[in-house]
Amino acid sequence: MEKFDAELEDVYVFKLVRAAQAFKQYAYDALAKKGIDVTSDQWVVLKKVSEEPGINQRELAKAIYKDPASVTRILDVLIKKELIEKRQGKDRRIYEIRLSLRGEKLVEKTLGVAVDIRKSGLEGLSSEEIQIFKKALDQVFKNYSG
Amino acid sequence: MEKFDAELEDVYVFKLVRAAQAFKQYAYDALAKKGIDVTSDQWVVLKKVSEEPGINQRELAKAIYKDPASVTRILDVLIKKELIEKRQGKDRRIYEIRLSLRGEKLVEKTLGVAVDIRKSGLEGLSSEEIQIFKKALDQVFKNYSG
DNA sequence: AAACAACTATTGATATATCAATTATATATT
DNA sequence: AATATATAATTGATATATCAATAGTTGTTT
Repeated sequence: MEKFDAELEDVYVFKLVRAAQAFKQYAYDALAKKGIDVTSDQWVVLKKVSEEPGINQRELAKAIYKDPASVTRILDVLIKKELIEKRQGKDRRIYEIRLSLRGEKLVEKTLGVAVDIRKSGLEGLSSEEIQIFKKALDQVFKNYSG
Repeated sequence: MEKFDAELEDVYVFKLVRAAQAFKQYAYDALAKKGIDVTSDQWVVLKKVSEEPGINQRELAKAIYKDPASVTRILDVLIKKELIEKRQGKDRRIYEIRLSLRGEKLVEKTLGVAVDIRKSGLEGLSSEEIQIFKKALDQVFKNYSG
């Protein structure tokens, strides 16, 4: 028996989606302000590739929880920006993904900005609240991806 | 001076975006399973219009934190599905948005499912944690939309 | 009233997401 | 070896997001 409905504003999933969207926009603007022309989704790819140079697209997609089709298209953009390089491995179905020199420089430059962006988002929250926040995000993700 | 960087997996904004995405997918599938063919974004529009029949697109966009252009396109889809009706008001720049009969029935049918979907996402969290979670989502949103 | 300014909605361009279908290659089976 | 199956990546279709430009209306100002 369902007891209640709620106004949109009070619904946590609404808040969740809204916060995620606001973050993406804020991040894009903050990076642009530093002359860094990448979206947060492109950044996720760049960061993961810098953590695991030579990773292939399937693994990359899995690691960042994106569809392989999305990864293909994000890589297209990053290759056009000359931040990423694709090389065929022995298995010619597979591409090894690496940062270009330019990509490496950009990642270096961006790391600090990314830290600042994250910090800005948490202002006004205690470390206990932040702990619980992260835990809740993980739990919600788990509940919704099972 | 930035002290540290972190692996993607540990970054809360990554968790945030990932949870939001997982929710959208889960919601879509759960609704589809009940024979309800709307995305969570379409649902947000339908819900808001049911809360404020006759609302115009500008107000609607503001209320649900979407770009007016996005609202136009979501409405296009909902009109094609015959769930929404647009009527011109006296001011002929403005459209009054209303649910169709079919839209009203769908909203009725969907409300309960939506409650269940939200509940599923919170399993394993205490009400204190949920309170803090909501507060954190609001704070992050505020920090990122200022 | 005419010219200009302000406002609502739409459209086009680009980025991303999902799903289904396709291509190319590799592996397994007979 | 030839055929069938599996895997990696791409592509096309549709939905949504942002931004910029435009179209249609209304309001203002002279």
